Amino acid sequence: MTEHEDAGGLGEHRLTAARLAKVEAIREAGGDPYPPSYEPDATAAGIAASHGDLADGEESGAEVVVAGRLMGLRDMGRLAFGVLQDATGRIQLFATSGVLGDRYGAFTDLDLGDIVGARGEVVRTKKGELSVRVEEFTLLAKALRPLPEKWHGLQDVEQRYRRRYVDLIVNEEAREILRARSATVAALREAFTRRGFLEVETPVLQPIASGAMAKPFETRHLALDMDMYLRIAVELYLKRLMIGGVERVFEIAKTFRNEGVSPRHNPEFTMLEAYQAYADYYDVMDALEGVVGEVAGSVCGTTDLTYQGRPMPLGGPWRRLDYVGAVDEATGMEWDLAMPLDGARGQAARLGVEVDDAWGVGKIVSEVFEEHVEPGLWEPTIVMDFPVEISPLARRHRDDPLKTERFEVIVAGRELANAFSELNDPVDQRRRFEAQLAARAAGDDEAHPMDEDFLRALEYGMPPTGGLGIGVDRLVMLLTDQASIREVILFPAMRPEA
RNA sequence: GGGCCGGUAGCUCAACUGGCAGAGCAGCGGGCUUUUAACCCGUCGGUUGUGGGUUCGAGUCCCACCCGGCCCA
Repeated sequence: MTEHEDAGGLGEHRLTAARLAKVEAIREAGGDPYPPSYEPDATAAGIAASHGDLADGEESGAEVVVAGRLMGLRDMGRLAFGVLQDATGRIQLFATSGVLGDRYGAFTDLDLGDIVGARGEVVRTKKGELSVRVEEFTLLAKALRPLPEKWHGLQDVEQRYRRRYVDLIVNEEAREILRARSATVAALREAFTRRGFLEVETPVLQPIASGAMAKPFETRHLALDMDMYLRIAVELYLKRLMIGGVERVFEIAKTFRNEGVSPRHNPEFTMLEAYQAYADYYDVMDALEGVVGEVAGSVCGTTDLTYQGRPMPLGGPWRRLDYVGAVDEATGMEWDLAMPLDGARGQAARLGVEVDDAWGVGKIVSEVFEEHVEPGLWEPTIVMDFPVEISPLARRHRDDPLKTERFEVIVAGRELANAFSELNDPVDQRRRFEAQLAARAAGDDEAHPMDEDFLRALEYGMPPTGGLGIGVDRLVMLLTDQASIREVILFPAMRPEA
């Protein structure tokens, strides 16, 4: 941050000034420091795979063209070794003055960080390093800024997030997380597609932020002259598609919630939601265990992971707990959604759980659950039959009207997935929305809003449906053994630099 | 929002109880035809996050603020 950042002031920094001078020198000599294209025909990993058996000092006879970023340069006087890094790995460039002649000086004049292309024969040096013996090389893009130190890389957490591109250049772990995330999303897509689900895209900009209970980001559509919200869920749009007869549908949805940041929360995150006609939450449990197992197998090669130093068996079937029963067990108290409100408040007070005046028994129990049950659940656990009060979109339980057929999967003390038998009774849905309006009037600004447009859709009839939401970022955290969501989001939310 | 920790050269880090702001890497110049964090000689490089204050003297102590990390709400 002490670096000169002002526009046009780049050249004032001694290190960038030296590189700018090289750019000028190249131009004056008739060269182009930023040529338009190049045609590599080999990669570092490809060369290692095809010529890994070369003996020390042996020449392959195979000529290749490689391109990448120069990450190391050891100049021995009349020969030099460069380290070229491409998307697949690293390969050594072996340059000699004997071969390069008067271009040798230009080679050793390259800077770390420059993008370089080179043509030459694949050889293994006497000291055993697989290399491209450079016969011809081209500067493909001059780097004006220096890279972080080659051994320690970029350690500063703030700078790794702000300049993720530098993190990716110098830290292998950053590249591995990126690849694992890509593989996770691909495996999820494959898992649902193979089960017959159609992938769709629904609105990010919504007139009502519905489908979850969270504070939305507000924005403004100028031409339509209306306020809009960034979506907090895709639930009600996917249900409209169920009403439309799609039967199996999913979306991988960037979602936005206007909340603080923490190691587990980013204001924008990725959720996968899926809906299946004629299924209930039992069917969803089975499917989810299968999907998570498939994804872990695809990304990590096993479902028996280690997370933050502790065993994390992701393979199903997972333990299943009753929601209220789990609260009973964790607190040593008797909880009942039909208990008097005063009784619930009294028990919460004895546990030191703060309770809002507007809360009913269900909300109080859920608060106790979050404080006393959730943090203690490490291995994947299905907690089922949530209170109606906190589940306005879930079908009422077939055996208990105070509960819903809803479950969450808790892993490592936090929610990984949330699912239910969907509420398809439009009259009950209207009552649930009305109860939410009452909660909002009582001061709960995360209560679900009334959504008349959705109610109209529901009144056309939605098949019995099992629905599911998976936190993709949190799944990637598990699969990559990361403690912070910011490590699995390429560009996490940050305040501007001072 | 509260608590704790951190911010020193491009990067990674030092700097005792307040007493000349340093090292390695990178850079620049020189040497070296098989290096692997190459090595050797020389050398450049600082708004110590920002702004105040205390003091003969502040990276260090005090106050406010900015940015980040962790914990809590």
